[in-house]
Amino acid sequence: MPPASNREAILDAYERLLVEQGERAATVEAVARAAGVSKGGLLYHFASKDELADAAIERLHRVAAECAEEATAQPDGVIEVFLRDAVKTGDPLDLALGAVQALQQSGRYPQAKPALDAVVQGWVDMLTEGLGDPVLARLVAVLGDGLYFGAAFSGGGAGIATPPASEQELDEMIAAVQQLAALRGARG
Amino acid sequence: MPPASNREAILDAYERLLVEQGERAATVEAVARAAGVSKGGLLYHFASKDELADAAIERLHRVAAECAEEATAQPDGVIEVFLRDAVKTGDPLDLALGAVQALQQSGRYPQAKPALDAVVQGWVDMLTEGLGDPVLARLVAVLGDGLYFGAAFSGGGAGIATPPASEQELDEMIAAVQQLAALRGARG
DNA sequence: GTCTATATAGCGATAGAC
DNA sequence: GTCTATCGCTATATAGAC
Repeated sequence: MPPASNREAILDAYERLLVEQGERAATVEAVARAAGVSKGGLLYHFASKDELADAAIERLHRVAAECAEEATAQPDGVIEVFLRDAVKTGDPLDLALGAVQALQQSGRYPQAKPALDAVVQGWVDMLTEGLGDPVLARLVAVLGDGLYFGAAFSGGGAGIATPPASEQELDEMIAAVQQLAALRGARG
Repeated sequence: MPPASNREAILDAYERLLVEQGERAATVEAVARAAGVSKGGLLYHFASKDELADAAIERLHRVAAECAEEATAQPDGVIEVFLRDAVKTGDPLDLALGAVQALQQSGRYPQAKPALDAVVQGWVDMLTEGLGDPVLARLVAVLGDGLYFGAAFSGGGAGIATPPASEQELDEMIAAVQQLAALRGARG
């Protein structure tokens, strides 16, 4: 990496604040404090709050692309890879995704929705292609959403959704879906 | 209904603003304008913004209880009833749920999370009891979450999640899950 | 490149007229 | 029961010193 100085650290702090406390808490001053710089220091790197948001969206695109590359390279079936990734919390993709989602829900950043849609569309395409069964693909995609929101929201975080499945519960659920996949003669 | 005057109208407007534009947009002034009263008029009925939030949470509890009663009285299987309800948008429960969820994600209302948890716990209990298969019950619950967020977020609304299933896609998905239920010998 | 100080605007809440 | 006017606070953003 080139210098990058505090820029990346500020973005990290911004993402964390967005995910953990929502857009409203992610004030310029709060982000600066969390990143260990002053308000003025932050505003040198990001001239406005909107530029912070744009940078978070840009990072989401980058991280999602990296993860998609890794995922398709894996030996396990698509169902297992996708559902396990859905509950993975704390990794860069989860953070970037949660951050942009917080932006979206604040209603102040119209740029957020298209970005989220693009990321999700990539997953749906991957599943449809990998399974060869559109209905099953959608079922797995929706199940992944449910797991994601369950995992994302029940932590210190926000919202509704059933608690995140334990390791064992997740295993059982994956097994059940694979049971269904076998029954329907899908790949996967 | 007794007088109720503008109180209910204000609550309606508050819920709609929360769901459609997030907590940040639901300022006292904006809510008052949307309800067709002035700021002072609103603050007569709800002495503070927190009282507005409390009233929304109270309404959620009331509406959720009503819906639970209706749901258990229905002849169809739990799977079908639950998954179809998950995508129903615009009804009072959906609105109340989305509103409290917006409150929760803003991070300013600690009262929101327990309320949401209670509502969700009611659903999980209903499914576990109705199906007699804990793994399948969790799978259906998580699937419902996925559908709910898909439906709730892809409209004018907020967030991630795959687009809401069309009528036909939903039918196919329900059929697939019932296929799995039959395979596992669960009640329907 | 990072800081302090400050201008400006918006929001929540109060006071008091009607 | 509903309105207008206004105070106090907080947040964004700018200006300019170091």
